[in-house]
Amino acid sequence: MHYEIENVAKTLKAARESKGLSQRALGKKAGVLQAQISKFENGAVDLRLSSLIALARALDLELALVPRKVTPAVQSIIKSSERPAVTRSDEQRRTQNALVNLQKTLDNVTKLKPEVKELAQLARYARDFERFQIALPDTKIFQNANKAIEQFKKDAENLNKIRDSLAQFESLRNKLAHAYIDPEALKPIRPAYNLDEDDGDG
Amino acid sequence: MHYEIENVAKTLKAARESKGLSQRALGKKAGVLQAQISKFENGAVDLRLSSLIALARALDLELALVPRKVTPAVQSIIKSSERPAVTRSDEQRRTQNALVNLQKTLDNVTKLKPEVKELAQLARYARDFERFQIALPDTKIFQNANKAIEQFKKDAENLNKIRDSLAQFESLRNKLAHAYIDPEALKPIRPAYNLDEDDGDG
DNA sequence: TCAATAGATATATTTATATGTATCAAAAAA
DNA sequence: TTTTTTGATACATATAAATATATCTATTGA
Repeated sequence: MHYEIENVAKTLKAARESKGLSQRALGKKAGVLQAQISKFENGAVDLRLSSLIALARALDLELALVPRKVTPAVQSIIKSSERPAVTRSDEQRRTQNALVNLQKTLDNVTKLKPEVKELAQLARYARDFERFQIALPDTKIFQNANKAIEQFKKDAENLNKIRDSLAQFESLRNKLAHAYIDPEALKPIRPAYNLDEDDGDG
Repeated sequence: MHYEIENVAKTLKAARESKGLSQRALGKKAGVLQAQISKFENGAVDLRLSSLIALARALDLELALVPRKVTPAVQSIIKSSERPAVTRSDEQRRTQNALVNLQKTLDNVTKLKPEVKELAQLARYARDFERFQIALPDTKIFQNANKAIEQFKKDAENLNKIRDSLAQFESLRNKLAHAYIDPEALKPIRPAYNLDEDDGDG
């Protein structure tokens, strides 16, 4: 028996079971007899394409013909889509927290000094960065910006540090633009402002 | 006839033609009659799975069952694989180099310590990342992995750093898998100064 | 213990693919 | 033009899937 058919059968069976469907239930949904499904799952039958597609569709799967050289990438996508949540590394979590802290600080100070356009610019960049979490560098750049703003709060004449941060942000934004990732596709990462903060950096 | 079957048929036909194969040539390669191929390409027949797989394999294609929610990402990957190489920025080129270096180091050390499964895992991830070049973060994560491995070479007891890298890689891969890569992003990159809508430079 | 549901099989019939061979028109190459 | 190749069909038969119905065993729940 074709090992590739076996593979398809296994995938289908796994999908069915992961959805908690019995062979009869799936059969009803897909318009295929239970007996037929049983036979296919056990490699006892060489399904017709229409049957396969009917089954796949009932299981929210789509048939794709994938060029050999990109199958690893595709398999990788499929596998991680089966994973429940996206786990982030500590590094990424820390970066995320730094970004959130920055946004809070910005919110705060902008209320006090709404006329300072650099603050608005920083805020705009920070909002952009939310969508690019996967590609963000370490926390330092955000922490520095945070400090710059806090300093500015005390010494309203001194915009230098803020402008430095702005330049850094601009540069980062440019870099990120080279790797555009559809924000819609980014998994439901918790809203920026509701993150649990175990931070301690300031 | 099922539009999904039509779709498969079209894909197969396109693949055959792009390889410059006649129906007879393909038939010989796949062990399928020319008449059968003609009928299938015209939607006049409901192929059996074994025949479909034979044809696909002869065309360097693989059958995959893709969860609906990630089909856009998969389609995107497939499409970009059909495109010629993309010109990359210096940043991306550097990242690419770091990735290649990492793979070399891995190759090297894996020969010395083939029993360490973490190395194999890192290699697997690294291979995956090749497909996602446009969306990779900066070089650091790869350089760190590289260092971790070099360290491990001297101190074979110490797997901690390698495990850290592994966690980072896993996380990155998850992100990448969820991130639909807009094919548009592979086209010419906008110059940095046009990125933001309304601000002049501070 | 009894009832319900699960998956694996069995059988008979219908239907369609698979196979093999062959032909035909159109397009491409000689 | 002539020859060759290509893709679309036609028709035979063999084979296997699809369909429908039913049974069996094991498991799960009441």
